[in-house]
Amino acid sequence: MKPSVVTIEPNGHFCSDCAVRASAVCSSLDAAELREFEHLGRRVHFASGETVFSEEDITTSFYNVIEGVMRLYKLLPDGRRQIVGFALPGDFLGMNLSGRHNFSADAIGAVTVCQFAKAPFGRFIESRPQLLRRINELAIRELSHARDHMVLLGRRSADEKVATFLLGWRQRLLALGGSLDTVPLPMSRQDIADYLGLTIETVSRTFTKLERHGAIEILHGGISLRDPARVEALAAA
Amino acid sequence: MKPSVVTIEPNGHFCSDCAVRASAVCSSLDAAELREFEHLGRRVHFASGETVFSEEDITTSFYNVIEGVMRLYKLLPDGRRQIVGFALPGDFLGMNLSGRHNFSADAIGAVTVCQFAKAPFGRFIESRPQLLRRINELAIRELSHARDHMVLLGRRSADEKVATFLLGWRQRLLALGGSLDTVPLPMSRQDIADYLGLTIETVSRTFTKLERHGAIEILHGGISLRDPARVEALAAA
DNA sequence: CGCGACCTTGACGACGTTCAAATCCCGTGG
DNA sequence: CCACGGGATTTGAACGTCGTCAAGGTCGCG
Repeated sequence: MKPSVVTIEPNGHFCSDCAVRASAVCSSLDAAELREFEHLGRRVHFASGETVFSEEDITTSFYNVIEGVMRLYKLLPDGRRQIVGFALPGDFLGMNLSGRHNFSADAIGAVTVCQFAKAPFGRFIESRPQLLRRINELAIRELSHARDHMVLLGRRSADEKVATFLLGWRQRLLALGGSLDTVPLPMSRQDIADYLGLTIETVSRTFTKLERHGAIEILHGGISLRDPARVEALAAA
Repeated sequence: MKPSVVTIEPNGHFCSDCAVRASAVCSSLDAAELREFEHLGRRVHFASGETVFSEEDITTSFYNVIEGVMRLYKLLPDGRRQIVGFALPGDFLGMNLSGRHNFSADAIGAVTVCQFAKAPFGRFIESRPQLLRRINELAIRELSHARDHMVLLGRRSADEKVATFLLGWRQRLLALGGSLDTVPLPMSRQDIADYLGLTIETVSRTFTKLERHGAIEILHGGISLRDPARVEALAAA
């Protein structure tokens, strides 16, 4: 939200060193392709709270998250917000059919992305069906998550929502090499509420309730899973 | 739900005559490819209420909806249901990464699909990047709808949900060549409720309220939009 | 005609929201 | 080192929307 202080590294970075090399779209490219691909993207840094792109903006770039966490959200005209997902390293953002982004994205904490101009990226894909296949895989994975989240939003109670969120978030961090039972929550309570279709008060109360029951411990910027089994029972998978 | 009475047309159908030729995945194929493609799919009919595939089933086929309406849904262990979408002619179903379907699909009224065995379809795609691109387009379109629906489920009131649903459903039918202000609703009230994250009673009450206010007229198997502007205002786009 | 599925309507209550205030936490500056 | 200030979070109390439970109505079909 503060005035944009975007840093662009002119070059001096290499895909082969990239932290998300194995999990991102680029995992579909071989060494030779990667060298060519390297020239298409530039690393860009965003400070906490900065907006990377907004809903309805014309799409000029695609983004590969390298580091940090982003919130992806849509706003109703009256200001109500729904967070449609959190992006983590390896996630690929910006695909759409309309030529405009269909959600907004901003940085939660410091974020590094690999930014690709739309046209050259599109041209590069033309001749690399395996890259297209990889992008398609990521889209299908997102779609599956989106459907799971619809179930959560439409059919689960507040307790279930929060418990399911904590387990799912932990699972994603584990897949990226996180720790076992201390779960960092870089997003605010308001973000969590807007993700789960609740109010900030309900989220706060539910956290407190879970803590009172010995299921979790509330820490600064996260929680500790004291009784994973109990949380799983609440999530009622 | 009744014992399966699936009819398979052995052959005698041609893609070139297909009603969804222009809008479905196959729109990406030229005449020569289409003749080859023709041998991969077979038309299958399902009666009202029959299940085409179930969540967690191993994926053996993909499906192209030719005619009719299907509900796509997920169930929680205790029986709560969330409908994640309604499929109409031109929709392509069955893509997933896990090798298992991640939702169930059944026919609402009589349905005709074009069914493709997974393996040969996969092989056919290998050498047709434009078909892959088309599939990717459909996935991205679905993703965009899914995000819109998350906003509806998480952040809209019952009135807004119902009004938004009516307008969106009408829009989809219009795109398929439907009529202007009489909107057929082949799905039950329960289906609508499970799609909107409401109960059947709330849906029914909201319909009645809209009718009392002169916004719609409730018909058998559908509604008539008496005052589209009023409904749009309620939807609070 | 009568059964059953689907839909509507009403009364009531619960879960989550709203509104309000207190508390915590951390960075800043005296 | 500690006081201050502002944002985020927690807590409390009252309220309202929507869910629950129950009854009644409508329609199609055997």
